[in-house]
Amino acid sequence: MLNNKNANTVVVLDFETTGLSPNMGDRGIEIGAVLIENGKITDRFQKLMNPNFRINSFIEDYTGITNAMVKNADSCSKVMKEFAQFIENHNLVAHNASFDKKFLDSEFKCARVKYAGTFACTMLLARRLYPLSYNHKLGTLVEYKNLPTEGVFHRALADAEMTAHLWLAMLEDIRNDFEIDNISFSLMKTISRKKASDVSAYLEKQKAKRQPRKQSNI
DNA sequence: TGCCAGGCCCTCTTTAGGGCCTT
Repeated sequence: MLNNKNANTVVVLDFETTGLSPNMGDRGIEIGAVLIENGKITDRFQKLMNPNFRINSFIEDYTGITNAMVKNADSCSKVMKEFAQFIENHNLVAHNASFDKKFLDSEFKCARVKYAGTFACTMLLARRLYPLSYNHKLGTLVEYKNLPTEGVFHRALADAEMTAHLWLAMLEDIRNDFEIDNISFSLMKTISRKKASDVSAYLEKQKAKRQPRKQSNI
C-alpha cells in the first residue's frame, strides 16, 4: 500500500492554471514538480501547456505566464502523459493539495492517464505544526521557516521546489521534536487530519510506540 | 466591473456562516 511508503520519497507538484476550477472549464497552463528520494531532491519536471483558449490578464499578471508563452507549448494531454511517467507510482505532495488534485485528476482524465499515488497537503500540515505562523500561505511559511527561495513565486517549478523544502522541514521538525525516525507517508496524512490541539499528544504516543522496550531484569 | 469553486476549519456552531488557501 502506497501510504506505508516512507515520507522521504515523494513527488511534490504545483499547477499554474487559467482559474480556480476545472469544473468551470479552467485548464492547467504549467506543471512543475520535484522528486524527493531519501530526503534529497533528485529530479525536476517543468512544462508549459497550451490550454487552447486565451489566458485572461489576471492570470498573466499573477503567474507571469503569457498567451505568447503557451502559444507553441505542447497540449495538456501530451504533457500529462510525460508527467505520469515522472511521478510513476510515488505518493504526491502539494500546498493546498485539494486544488492541485482536482486539476491533476481533470487533466489526467482528459489524457486518459491513471495514477496510483495519494496526496498529502503541506497547508493542512502547516496549520497543525506551525500554528504561530502569521498565516499559512506558501510564501509566508517559506519566510517563517527561513527556507531557500530564488525569489520567484507563482511559477510551477519554483513553488513546487519551495513546497518540497517545506515538506522536508516538517519531517526534520518531527524527527527532532519527537525523535521519530522512518516517518511514513501515512503518519503525515494522519497528522494533517488531526485537530491541531491533538497533534503533540499523538506524536508523543507515536514516539513511545517506536521506542524499544527496556528488558526487564526480573 | 465584478464575480466564478471547493475542502477545511473555527465559532458568535452543528437545522450556519464565513475566512483561509489555491489560480
